[in-house]
Amino acid sequence: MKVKPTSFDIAYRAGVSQSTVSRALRNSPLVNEETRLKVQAIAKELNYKVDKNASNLRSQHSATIALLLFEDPTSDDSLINPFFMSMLGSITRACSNQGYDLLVSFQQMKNDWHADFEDTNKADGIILLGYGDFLDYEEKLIQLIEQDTRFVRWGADVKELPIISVGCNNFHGGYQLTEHLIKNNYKKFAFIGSASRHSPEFFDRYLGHCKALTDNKLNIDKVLQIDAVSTEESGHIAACKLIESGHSFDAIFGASDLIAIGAMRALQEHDIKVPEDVAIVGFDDIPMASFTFPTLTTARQNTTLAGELLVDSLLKLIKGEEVSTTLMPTSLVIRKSCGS
Amino acid sequence: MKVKPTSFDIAYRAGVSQSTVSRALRNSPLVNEETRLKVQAIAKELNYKVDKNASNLRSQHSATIALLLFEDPTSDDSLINPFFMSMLGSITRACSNQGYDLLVSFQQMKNDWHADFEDTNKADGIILLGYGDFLDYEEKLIQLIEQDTRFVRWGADVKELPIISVGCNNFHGGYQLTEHLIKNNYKKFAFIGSASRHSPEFFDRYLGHCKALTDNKLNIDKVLQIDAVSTEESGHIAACKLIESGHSFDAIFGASDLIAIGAMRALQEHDIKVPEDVAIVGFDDIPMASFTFPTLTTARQNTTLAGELLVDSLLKLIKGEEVSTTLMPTSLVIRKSCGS
DNA sequence: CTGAAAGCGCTTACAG
DNA sequence: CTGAAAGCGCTTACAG
Repeated sequence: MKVKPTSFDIAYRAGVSQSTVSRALRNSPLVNEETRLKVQAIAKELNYKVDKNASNLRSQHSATIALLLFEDPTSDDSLINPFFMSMLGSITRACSNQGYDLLVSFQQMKNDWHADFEDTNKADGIILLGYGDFLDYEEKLIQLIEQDTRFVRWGADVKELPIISVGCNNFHGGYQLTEHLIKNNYKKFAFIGSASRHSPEFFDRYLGHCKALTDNKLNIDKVLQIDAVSTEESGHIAACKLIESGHSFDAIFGASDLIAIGAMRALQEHDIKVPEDVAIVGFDDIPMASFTFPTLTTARQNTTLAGELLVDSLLKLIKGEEVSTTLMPTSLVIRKSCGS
Repeated sequence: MKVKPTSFDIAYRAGVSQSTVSRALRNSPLVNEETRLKVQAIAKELNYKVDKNASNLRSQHSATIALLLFEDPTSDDSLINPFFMSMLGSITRACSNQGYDLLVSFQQMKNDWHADFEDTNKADGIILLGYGDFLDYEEKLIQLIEQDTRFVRWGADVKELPIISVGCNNFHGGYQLTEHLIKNNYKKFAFIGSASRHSPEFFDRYLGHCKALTDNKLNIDKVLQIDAVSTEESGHIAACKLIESGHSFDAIFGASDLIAIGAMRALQEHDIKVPEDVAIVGFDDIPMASFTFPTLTTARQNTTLAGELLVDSLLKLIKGEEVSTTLMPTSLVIRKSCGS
């Protein structure tokens, strides 16, 4: 390893002071054009890079954002919900566009989070992303608020707490999908996914679903709502339970694509044809949804926009600007699993 | 925002010097048990956290690793190869297990990389992950070597350059898959994927594929090898070209799962039945491979192990220990797309 | 427009 | 085992 040059080395070669080097490299208007060019040329020649630890320490900000992705304790090591992977991609790009670096950390919902990125000055703020039981999650949110941590999160609005959220209009998405199924003449709907405060996003989708039913004078049958978390396995188990219960239904609303895909597998194992016997829809539009057989009708959440909004909101928060919770629209993606 | 306490605040309250606080918090054996406990209790009470910028600056290492994920210019914003997403997950976990933070950056292959994480002391070393044309990639690798950057990469061994790689035995994987197809009585093989130095991993798979053919006294038909990059779209285009060429074949080896999935779609669009008319296999075992219809036979690369090996190798490199390139085995995952 | 100087909050020889 | 002091490499008032 060669020894790295410092700003003093550049100053010496350029025949100016170290202060001037520092200014020149940050394109300060205080510095003479000619001087600036000379300094920058020498810096480039020596492959000099500003030491971030020193500059961060001095200026007291890190130009870094931390992303905490928390996972449900039920998930194994192998597979993170593809929807969150897609979010991760868009957040990474959004950060980079804003000149921020991104620290990524995966955490188990059940453990204590080591969310000390901001406390240790490694990051200027935190983005929270993940899934799992909301009631567990809520406790951690309260801790973060008490510590005055600057953060934004993906998810449904939490009205009781002063938290900036970015989320989708889950209610409307649930409404749209159900309406589409009703138009295609399906009448007896099952809903697979938790419909309670344990999972506010799923709950909103369920409420939208129910509203579409009542608006169309269809019954809401409580026995056809089965709890499930957002995994293929959980959807599969719930659908098996539903089928074996003997209650009749001609459509399944999976609260997420993963749940819908698991439910689809259960139907096929029981020789129930999709969509001829039973239609099925999901939510998220993960990449897999295009590859199932039949392909899955779903509500798309725009992850690119979501990533940008999360990063923008956090940066505003950091700068002390006014920010508010935002709700994004979902869009209906019609494929083959619902007979149209 | 409350003002963050410093080590001097802790020292004052504990009635010791600031040096002692610093030692106590890092569990230095130099410090008295009782003193240490007192200091740690006070630190906890004040929610004091060591400022990483200051400690990194002073000790000249950052306990941070940077992950550069470079993408092929052909890919759009929406979808990163799921295989690399899975690697990202396992690397994140492996870093965290070793007490390192992870900076993540996505970069376009065609652009200049801003791979200055190490130069700016933000990271102690870099992990390279990605796909794209190897000949473009190679140039960047040479730059990194010239700058004395410490890095390891995922991929096939580069014999000409002093680079630590972690990769799979692509040759053997290609051999296994082909052998399996041959046992199932398929005889005329197409291979979709680049088979040249532009893509060394695919090339190794192709060579393994060819070896299995010659070992079983089957012909290698050059017109049945069609170039493709690792996307569903590229696999689809190549398979259409293959089908429309009129050459006969009864099995397709997709150089990656994404390619195989695209090829499968092309076959189905042409009313060619999988696996009755044409068998198909992929490579990687991405999550989607379990959900295609029919499900895809493939060679699994163990991403959990890969992530651990990458992180371990890089940490050894950073510590100046001896490291060498490693080759992991692949395992055959037999599903429904190849008639068995 | 430029420079000398202070100081960000730690770690680590050095001396005791 | 503990403390006083130097210094990591910058940024930024302050003075000119």
